[in-house]
Amino acid sequence: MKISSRLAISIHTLLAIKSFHEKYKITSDFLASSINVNPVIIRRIISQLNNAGITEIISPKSGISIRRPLENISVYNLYVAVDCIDQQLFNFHTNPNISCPVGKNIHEVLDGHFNKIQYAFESMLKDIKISTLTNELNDILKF
Amino acid sequence: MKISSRLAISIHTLLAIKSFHEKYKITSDFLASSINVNPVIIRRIISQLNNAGITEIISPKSGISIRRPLENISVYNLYVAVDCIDQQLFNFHTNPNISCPVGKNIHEVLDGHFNKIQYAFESMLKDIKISTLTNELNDILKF
DNA sequence: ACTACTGTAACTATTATTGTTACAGTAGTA
DNA sequence: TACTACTGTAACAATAATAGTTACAGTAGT
Repeated sequence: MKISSRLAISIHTLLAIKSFHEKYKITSDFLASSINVNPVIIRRIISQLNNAGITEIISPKSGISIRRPLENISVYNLYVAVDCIDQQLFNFHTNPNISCPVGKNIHEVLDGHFNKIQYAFESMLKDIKISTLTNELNDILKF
Repeated sequence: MKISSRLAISIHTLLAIKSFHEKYKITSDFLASSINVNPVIIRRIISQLNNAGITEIISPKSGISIRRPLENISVYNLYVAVDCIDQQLFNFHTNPNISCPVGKNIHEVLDGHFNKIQYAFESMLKDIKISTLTNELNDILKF
């Protein structure tokens, strides 16, 4: 089980747009060369970010731009936008035997714990803003 | 992305063993009927739990038993035993372009955040002991 | 020898991920 | 208007993980 690289790629994408948008026109080919994946992968992710209102393309000639202030975009927003999750983080066997006392109550025992962990996990993703990441990147680049 | 149902099944397995080991002989068929999956699925999971020293089978006739006190078995132990994880929770594009300043430093920016979240996530799994879950199940069953 | 199991191989189906080529559509430009 | 440079997306392939099945050899006790 791994969280799709779409999450890391979408973060990389936003950092690259932020770093280069003044000097270069941001195209899927441009981003693909920094991230080193096929441009179609980038276009698919950008398409998902557009749908989520995170990025936009005004016109092919003007390139991809970020629509919201970076402090209003969290890693969780990207995680949702690029479809890393499917409702429940923890999978569950579908039909526990309800004529067995354990099977009948296993959901009641586990759901609370699983939901609590999922909530905490998602909260941690929410706590990371893209603006924080760009600041950290800039600090590294100063040396 | 979902965490394999092997985790929920292995928890269910331990709760069922704990609940029924005095009245019934615990076999893969017995467990399979409570969990409602094919007995081979159970045998594979039991095999992994045996390797992790969590359960054991003294002999086919005596059935499956739990080897450690339930307060010494955490959900994290099961999570590792049944192979829900592959080192890193977050996947990463393999070859960011190191001649690009963003590509060169993306790991330095993200790794700390990702590792911190993974550590916290695993800590939450460690905090749930099987003994807690059996107590909660027993509380439900009292009604 | 028989019985009741386990352990595991071999196979299938399904799904997700990652990647590729190809091409129609579109917004600006010459 | 034709051209250029892009996007958006379909179609396909490869790989891997999950979940499930049947089959059967091996083994511990009876």
